[in-house]
Amino acid sequence: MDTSLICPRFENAISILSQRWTGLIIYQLLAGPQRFSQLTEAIGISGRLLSERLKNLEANGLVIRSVYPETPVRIEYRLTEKGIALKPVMDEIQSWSQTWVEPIETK
Amino acid sequence: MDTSLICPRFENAISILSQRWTGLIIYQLLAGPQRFSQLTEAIGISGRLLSERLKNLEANGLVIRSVYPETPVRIEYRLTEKGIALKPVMDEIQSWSQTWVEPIETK
DNA sequence: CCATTTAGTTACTTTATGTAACTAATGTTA
DNA sequence: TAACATTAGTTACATAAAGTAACTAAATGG
Repeated sequence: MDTSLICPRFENAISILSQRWTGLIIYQLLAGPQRFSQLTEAIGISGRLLSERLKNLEANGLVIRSVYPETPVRIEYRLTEKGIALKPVMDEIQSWSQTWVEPIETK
Repeated sequence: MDTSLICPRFENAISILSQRWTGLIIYQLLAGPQRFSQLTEAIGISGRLLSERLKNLEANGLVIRSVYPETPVRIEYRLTEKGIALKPVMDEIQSWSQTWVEPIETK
């Protein structure tokens, strides 16, 4: 159905942010540029999905991928201006979570 | 994997908000209490998923379900204080989307 | 007692995600 | 120079979530 009455820009924004993992990836990159393996470890995502999400974020202009031909190769992901502009969103989620949310349970 | 280095409360918050549709449902309910069919039409979600999401939001203390035995029955969903507290998050997403996002394409 | 209205549920298909093993590129070491 | 190490992925396959459409339940009106 596409009879939505909700603002199309907002809807588009939500469709990016409500994809699994993208919130955490952006949050993590707000701390500074990071390489693939760092992201994998920090947020606990598989290589397959991280790769897919980063490509998607790049395509959406939120993330830039840079290759440094060192040994071994270093590939760094960092936020664009558009990506950094999501900091207030993340800050508000952070703030809400401190007031209202219990820590996730680790069984 | 659960070796995440990210704040557990934040992670829990993201796990609620990054679920498909929940953002739109909360956004929509911020405009005021609404019945099932209104939500369906406003955000373009199927009954099956709306039902599932509303149960989940209720279980997470974000939404309250009230039954009014009129004819035909009216069932109203509204945000709790915890749910209303997400307004600043939605406002920031809204604001970001106005600056950085194109309207979603309707093919 | 048949029709209407709202609020769902059920059964089934399609898409997304999780998992683990594998590959590519590059340089280092025996 | 052949085997090894390291990073950054990709592939193939299993499982879980989401989409779709038809169906059910409860309550009243005709």
